[in-house]
Amino acid sequence: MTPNVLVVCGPTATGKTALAVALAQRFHGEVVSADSMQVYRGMDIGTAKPTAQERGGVPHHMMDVADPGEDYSVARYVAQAVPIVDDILARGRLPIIAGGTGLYIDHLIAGRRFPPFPGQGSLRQALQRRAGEEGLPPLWDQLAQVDPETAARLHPNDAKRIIRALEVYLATGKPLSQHNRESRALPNRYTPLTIALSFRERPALWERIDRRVDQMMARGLEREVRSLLAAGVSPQCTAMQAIGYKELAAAIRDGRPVEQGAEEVKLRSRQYAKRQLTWFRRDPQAHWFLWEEGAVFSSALAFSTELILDSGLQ
RNA sequence: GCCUCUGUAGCUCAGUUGGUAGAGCAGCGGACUGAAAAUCCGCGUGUCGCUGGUUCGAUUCCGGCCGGAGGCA
Repeated sequence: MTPNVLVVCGPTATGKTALAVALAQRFHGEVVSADSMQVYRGMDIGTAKPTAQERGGVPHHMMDVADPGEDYSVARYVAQAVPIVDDILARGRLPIIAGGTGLYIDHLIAGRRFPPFPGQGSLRQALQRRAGEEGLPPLWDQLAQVDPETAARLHPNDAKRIIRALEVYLATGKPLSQHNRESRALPNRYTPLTIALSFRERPALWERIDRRVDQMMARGLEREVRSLLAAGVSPQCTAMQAIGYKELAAAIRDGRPVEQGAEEVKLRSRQYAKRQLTWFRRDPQAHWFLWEEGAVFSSALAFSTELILDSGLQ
């Protein structure tokens, strides 16, 4: 099947943005960000949002589409991104889905449906309160009654998913496992050609991450965090869980030097990159380009160009 | 120069009355269907500074050497 969208994924700080822009320029593409934190306005430095210059005249979508105080989610992302990707295709251009949030990419491509969401205010909060009062085991037991398949799949400590699974059942009367089965049977929405970027040696990735955090600090990440705090963005917000923001905000709150916060940002970024690798490695279709010592950008560009031409994508 | 303390995992340290060792953090691997930069699960990765001696057996006891910290000169 001939692909109709290009995906550029990989862990943080591996050059996804630069490659996506270069390919967009070459193949009449537009970039669709797949990044759970770049959706927020006012979070530019810490999410490494490309500057106007870095965008090289290429249209970028799915950035700055929510306020930091809002609760964003995969479902909202897909709902917003699908019309954009469809429109790019309708105009005869190439959608380049670029980002590090594997869940967002997968759902945008796969066309799966989400079970209904009863909303933040009601059922979920009641379940969370119950978990706080009674502990998790009773909730897991209840889930095992109504949806044994999901209960068996979830670890008894996995509060988030146990609560979500119960929520789905209580709101719809249908077990999450059944929703998922039906959802998985749906055809894919797009056919991707996937390029995944990383480094051959793990320490090279760490070094890259460290350098980038230093750069963010030099560009004024502290100022950005302070202005979010001043705007009243609560530490509980999803946006404030972004790496770079939560550590600096904590350092500021505790009166610790921001440099210490920056070191934590580096550590948390390395751990995040590892989880991203775990996610992307699962895709057997992905074409990996691994940076080696002394590698030049043009080699990644040549690798990608050849793939695109061979695949018939355009 | 002398005295005291000290050297165990990548780091900080525990421990073995002599039977080749274990915590936290770091690291590695995995999961993931409306929080996903979130959340959850699994895994010790080691010339116990070096070298002699005692011993069936030494990381542990003794001697010497080397490195570190402190004290007296």
